[in-house]
Amino acid sequence: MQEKLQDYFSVVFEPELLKEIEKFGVYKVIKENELLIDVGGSITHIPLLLNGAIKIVREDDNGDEIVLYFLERGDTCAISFVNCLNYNKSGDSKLNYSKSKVRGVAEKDSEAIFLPVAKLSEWLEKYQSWRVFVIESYSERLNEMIEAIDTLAFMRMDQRLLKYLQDKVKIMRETTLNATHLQIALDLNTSRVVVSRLLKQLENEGKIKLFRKKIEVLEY
DNA sequence: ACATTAAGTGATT
DNA sequence: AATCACTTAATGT
Repeated sequence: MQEKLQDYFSVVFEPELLKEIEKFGVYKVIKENELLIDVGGSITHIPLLLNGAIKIVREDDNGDEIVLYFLERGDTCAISFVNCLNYNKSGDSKLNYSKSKVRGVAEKDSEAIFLPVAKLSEWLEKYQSWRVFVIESYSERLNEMIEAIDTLAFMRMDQRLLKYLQDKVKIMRETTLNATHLQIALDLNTSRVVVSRLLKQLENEGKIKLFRKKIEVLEY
C-alpha cells in the first residue's frame, strides 16, 4: 500500500499526511461490478482511488437510474465527504453517518484506500494539502455533474449514447467495450430497443462496430 | 435438443 | 423516443 500511495499522492500530500493516511486508511481491492455504496447506505468511509474506475449512479424511487460520472485514479468523492461534514456539525451527538444519495459500482477492478470520515475533518484543519485536495476534488465533481446535466438536458439520445461510449473508452482505456445493449440502456435510463437501434445507426455511420456483448469504438 | 439470453426489426403511439 | 410483439442468433445445460 505504501508504494502505491507514494506513486499517486506523494506530490499531492505532505509526508506527515501520507503517514496518517497509511495509518488510518484501509487498503482494499475492489472487483469489477462490486457495489461500494448503495442509495441510502451510510457513508462511513471515503475512498481514495489508486487506480481503476468507479461509476457513480443516481437512482430514484422507482429504481430508474442515470450515470452521473466516473471516479478515476486520484479521485475521491468529495461531494459525499462535504455532505458528511454538514451533517455532523448540524447534527445530533449520536454517531450517525449521512446517507448516500448515489450508488457507486466498480466499473473495473480497482484499488482504493478507505478513509474514515472522522479523520477527514480533522485533517482539514491540520493539513494545507488536504484542504487543497478536497476543494479541488469537490470542484471537479461539480463540473462533472454540470456536464451530466447538460448532456441530459440538451443532447438527443443518439448523441448521449455516443458520448457515453466515448467516455467509457477513456475510462477503461480500451476501445473495445464489454457491454450489452441492456446494460447501456439502464445506464442511460432508456429502453434496450432504442439503444439497439441507435447503436446500429452509429455502426452504419462508421463510428462503432458491433459484436455480441462487445462494442468497438472507432471514433473517440 | 431445449431453454435462456442478446440483439434486430416493423408497427404503433 | 418508448413500447409491443415478434424474430433471429448465440450460448449454456
